[in-house]
Amino acid sequence: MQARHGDATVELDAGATVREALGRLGVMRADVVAAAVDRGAGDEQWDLDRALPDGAVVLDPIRAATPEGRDILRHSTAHVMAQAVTDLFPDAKWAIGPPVEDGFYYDFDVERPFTPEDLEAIEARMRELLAAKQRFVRAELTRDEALALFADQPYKREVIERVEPSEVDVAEGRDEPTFTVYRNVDPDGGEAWVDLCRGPHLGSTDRIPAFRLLRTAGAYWRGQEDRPMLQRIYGTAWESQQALDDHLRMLEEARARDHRRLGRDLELLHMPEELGPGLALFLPKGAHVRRQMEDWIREETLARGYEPVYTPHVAKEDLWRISGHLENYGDLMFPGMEVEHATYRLKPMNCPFHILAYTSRTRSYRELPLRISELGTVYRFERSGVVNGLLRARGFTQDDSHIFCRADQVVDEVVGCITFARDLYRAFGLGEPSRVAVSTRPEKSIGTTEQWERAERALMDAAAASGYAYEVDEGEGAFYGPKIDIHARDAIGREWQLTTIQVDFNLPGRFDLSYIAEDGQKHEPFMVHRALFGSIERFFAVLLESTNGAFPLWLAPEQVRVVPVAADFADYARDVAEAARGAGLRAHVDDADDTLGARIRSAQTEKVPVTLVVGGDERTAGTVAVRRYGGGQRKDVPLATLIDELRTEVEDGRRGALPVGADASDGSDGP
RNA sequence: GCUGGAGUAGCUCAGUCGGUAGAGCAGCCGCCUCGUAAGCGGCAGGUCAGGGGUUCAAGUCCCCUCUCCAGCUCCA
Repeated sequence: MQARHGDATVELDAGATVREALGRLGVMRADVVAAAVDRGAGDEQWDLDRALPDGAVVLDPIRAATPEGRDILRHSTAHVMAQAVTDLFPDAKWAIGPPVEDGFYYDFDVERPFTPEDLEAIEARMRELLAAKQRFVRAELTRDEALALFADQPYKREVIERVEPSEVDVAEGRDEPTFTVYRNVDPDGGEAWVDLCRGPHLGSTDRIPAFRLLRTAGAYWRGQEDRPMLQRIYGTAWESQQALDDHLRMLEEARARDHRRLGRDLELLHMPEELGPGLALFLPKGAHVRRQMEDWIREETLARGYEPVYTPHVAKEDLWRISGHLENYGDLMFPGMEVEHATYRLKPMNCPFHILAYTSRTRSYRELPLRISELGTVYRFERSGVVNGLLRARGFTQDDSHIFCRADQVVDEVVGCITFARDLYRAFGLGEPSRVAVSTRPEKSIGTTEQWERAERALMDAAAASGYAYEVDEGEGAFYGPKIDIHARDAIGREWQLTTIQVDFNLPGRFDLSYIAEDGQKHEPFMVHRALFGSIERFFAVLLESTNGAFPLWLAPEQVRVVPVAADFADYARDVAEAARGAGLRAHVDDADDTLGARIRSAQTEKVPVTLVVGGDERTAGTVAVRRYGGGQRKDVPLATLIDELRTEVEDGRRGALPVGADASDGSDGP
C-alpha cells in the first residue's frame, strides 16, 4: 500500500496504521489527533491507530488546534464524560454527545436532574479517567450486533434503527450500514466503557489537555417538544490549558458586557417588573443613542427613494386573518380586544398597514417600485422562556419597509437592500457581513412550487450580484416566501442575525394588490419585505454589547463633559459647554462638589467620549484640556479647534468612516 | 411552554443551627475648594419578589404564584 502527503509518498506494509504512515511521511507530531484520509472519494477522518486500507491514500494530519481537531478532542471528552456519568449514575440512559461550537454536550435520561454538585463529582471522575490513560479502540459491527450490544440503551437503539447505508457502504456493495463503536480500554486490557460512535477519537484519554464542565440544561430528545426531556451537560475542551483559560475569560467578558447590565449601569435602559416581561423603557441616555440610529435610518431611507408612512399599533383582527398571520402565528400574537362588535389586535407585523397604504388608490406601473417605509413598533407574545432583554422582546420596533414592484424589478430591489444593509453595518462599526444566507421553502408554507422557485432564484441572484458568497439554509424561509438573512460579528466575535429581506408573492394575492401596466391591464405586484436593523431594540443591544457601552462619538448619549478644576471656573466651563451645544454636540458641565479626581473618574466610568478639563490657564487662553475615553490627553487646545474636530468626527462616524470603538484610541489625540 | 438555578436597600452583595436586617457604592446634608480614575463626617433608605402554611418565633423550613438567568423548543 501507498500513502502520500503533499509531494511525499511512502510505501507501507499491509496493516500499517495511520500513525505509522504519518510518521514515515514526517508529519506525525505530538498535537496530531487524527488524519484526513482520501482513498479516492473525498476526505474521511480516521483514527491514528486504524489500519490503512489497501491501495493508495492521501493523508493529511489533523492537528488539535484546528476546528476539525477540536471537534475530535471535544467528542472524545464527551465520551469520557458519559463514562463518568455512567460510573456515578449506573441507570443513566445515554442519548447523543456531539461536539458543538466551542465545546460539546451529552444528553442523558436520568432519574433526577443533575445538580451543580453532581457536575463537580462528574468532573472529578473524568479527571480520574484521563489519568487512567484509557485507549479509544474502534470496532465495526452489523446492525444486529449493535442492537444487541445496546440492548438496554433505548436511545442508542433508536439511533441505530434510523441509520441508512452510507455512500461508502453502497460503494463497497453493502446493503446495510456499518456501525462503529469505540471501546474505552484500560491499560490492563479491561473494557471500561463502550459507545456507539462514528469517530474518530483521540488515541487515549490522557490526550485531552484541558476541559471544563460548564452547565446542565434540559433538552428534548431529538429536539422535539413531544419527546422526553433529557438532561444535557455542556462542557468545553481545548488543545491547551491556555486556550481553555482564554475561552473561559471570553465567556466572562461576554457576561460582563450583557446589555441588561450595561443598560442599567449606564442609565440607558429600564426594564422594571411593573412593565411586564419583554418590555423596556429607554431612559434619556439610551434614547439619545436610539435617536441617532433612527435619524440615520430615516435620512438614508429618504435618500434611497423610500416614502415614509405612519401606521397605528392596533387594528381589526381581520387584517391578520387575510394576511395569514393569525393562522400561522395566532398563538404568538397578543389576544384580541373586543371593541364595538369587532376584535382588535396589537400588530405583530407592519405589512398589512403598508399594503393598505398601497391600496389607498389605483397604482400605475409608473410608480413602481414603490417603497413604503416606517419605524413600526410591533408586539409579539413571545413564549415566556424565550424573552431575553432587548434581544428578544415582546414589543419592538422594526425599520420596516415594503417594496411593491414588478417581477423584473425584484432582483434590483433586493440588491439595493443588501447594499443598504452593508452601508448600515459600516456606519455602525460592525464591519462587513459575516454571513449571508438564503432560506428556502419550509414545510409549513403557502404558494406554488413555481412561485417559490422563482422567488428563491431571485434572492440567490441578488445575493450573487451583491458580491457576497451566500449559504443556503434549506427549509428556513417564512411561510409566505424565502428570505435573505445577513449576519454580522460584534467586537468579541459573536455572530448576530440582523438584516432580513424577504420576497413575498403571497400577500399581494391575498390582499388582491394590483397596478395598471402599460397594456392598460391589472397586474399583480411583488412585495419585498425588509428590515435592516431588524429590530431597533435588538440592534441597540448588539451595539451596546459590542462597544461595551463606549459608543463612538456620534452615537454617545453625552458626547462632551466639561469639568472645571474648581468651582471658581464653573462659569468658563458653562461657556465651553454652551459653545459645544451650539455646535450640535451633546455637552454637560460637572460642577458637583467633588474633587477633580472624582469627577474625572465619573466621566470615565460613564464612558463619556470627551472630557474637557478647564481651569485658570484655559479660561485665560480660551482653550480646553482634552481627555478622550480610553485614550490620550491634550492640553491647550483652542476651543474652536476642538469643536471643529469633534464635528468632523461626528460626521465621519455617521458616514461610517470610523469603526465603532476607534474613538477610544484615536491616534490624533497625541500623547 | 419544558428542565434546572436564582430573587435581601437604586446597584453589587453579606446574613451561621429558625431568635426579630447589615456593608460598600449611589442618594441627601455638612465640612473641604481641589489640575486628570474614588477627600472626610453624618443622615436617610427594606412588605427580605408576592401569597399561603409549619413554629412560641421564618430572610432562613414547606407549598403555590410572579419575575429573572442558563439551556431546550419557537422566532412572521
